[in-house]
Amino acid sequence: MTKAGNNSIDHLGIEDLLCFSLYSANHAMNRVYKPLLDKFGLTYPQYLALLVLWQEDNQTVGQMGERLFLESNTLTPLLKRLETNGYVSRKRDPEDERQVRISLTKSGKSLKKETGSISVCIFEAASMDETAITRLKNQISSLRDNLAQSAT
Amino acid sequence: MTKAGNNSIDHLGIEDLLCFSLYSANHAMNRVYKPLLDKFGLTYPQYLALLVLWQEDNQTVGQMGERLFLESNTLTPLLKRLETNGYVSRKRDPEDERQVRISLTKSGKSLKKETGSISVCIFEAASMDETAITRLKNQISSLRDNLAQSAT
DNA sequence: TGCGATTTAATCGCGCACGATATATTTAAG
DNA sequence: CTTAAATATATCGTGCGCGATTAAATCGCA
Repeated sequence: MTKAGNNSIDHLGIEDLLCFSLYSANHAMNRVYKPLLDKFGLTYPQYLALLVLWQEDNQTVGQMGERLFLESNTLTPLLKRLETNGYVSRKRDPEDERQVRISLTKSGKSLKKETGSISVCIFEAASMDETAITRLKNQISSLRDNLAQSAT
Repeated sequence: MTKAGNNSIDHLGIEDLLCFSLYSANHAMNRVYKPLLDKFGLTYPQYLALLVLWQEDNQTVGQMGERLFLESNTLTPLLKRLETNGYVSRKRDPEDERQVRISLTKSGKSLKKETGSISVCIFEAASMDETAITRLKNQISSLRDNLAQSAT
């Protein structure tokens, strides 16, 4: 029995669940990012999409979706908002008109440097040393891969 | 330099970010839960809310919010849906009419046993041994607490 | 060549998360 | 006792995330 003696194996409190730690930590992360991204008129998922484009420009919606684990029903509206805000352009690929290529505008590219300090803020907010962060990241990523595997 | 040699310290790929591991793992967890919860007409956040009530019945909206790290703007509509589905009742506390007490209905209570097998499915999907899960959960929870601390 | 199957995005509806705001109740100060 | 401040919940608008569906382009194969 744990602490108060009222948590048997099948009566786990929410604070004892891995899923809830993930859920709440992800929201906490979002709350740290929000004020930092507000300055640029970006949401957290929009920022992630830009990170993907800063790695490799001119990707298709599908390629971005693979990297972000998202599909067009989520990405299309998000990318349209980034387009409206002038950070990306969306063009049908002339080679294959089914695909839409997303490319960074000048303003989208310059955002990479302007947002550079954000990662430092997150690192400080995490209050963990770099090797611990890397280890934790790897464990969470492999948990994700296990979960995704099982959802096949 | 890492693998392809194009990831310097300030050009981290999205897969190298702790925040993205959290983001994507949380979504992966959601995707495992969804088919299991669909059987009961529950969403994942609704299930978390019920877990909190199964631990302690008859809580106020505020108390539930503290445990879930959510506020009334999120919880009120969610709890109304649980009420519509017959799992909880919502009543103003006669001692303090500002507060609303959420209590489990008979059907909400019986759901606890009916959903009991879900945690086993999640455990299997995670494909990690129990001590590793516990350690990971504790690390993620303390990361969450650090982040929440800094967002003060 | 023609035509069904596959692939790629887009669209729609619903529920969550949250900032901002509103409403109602209780508390506290004078 | 009255009224301002504090507290608790609810409401509203926006942007995700996703299941289900639709539309258009391409592919495969007879």
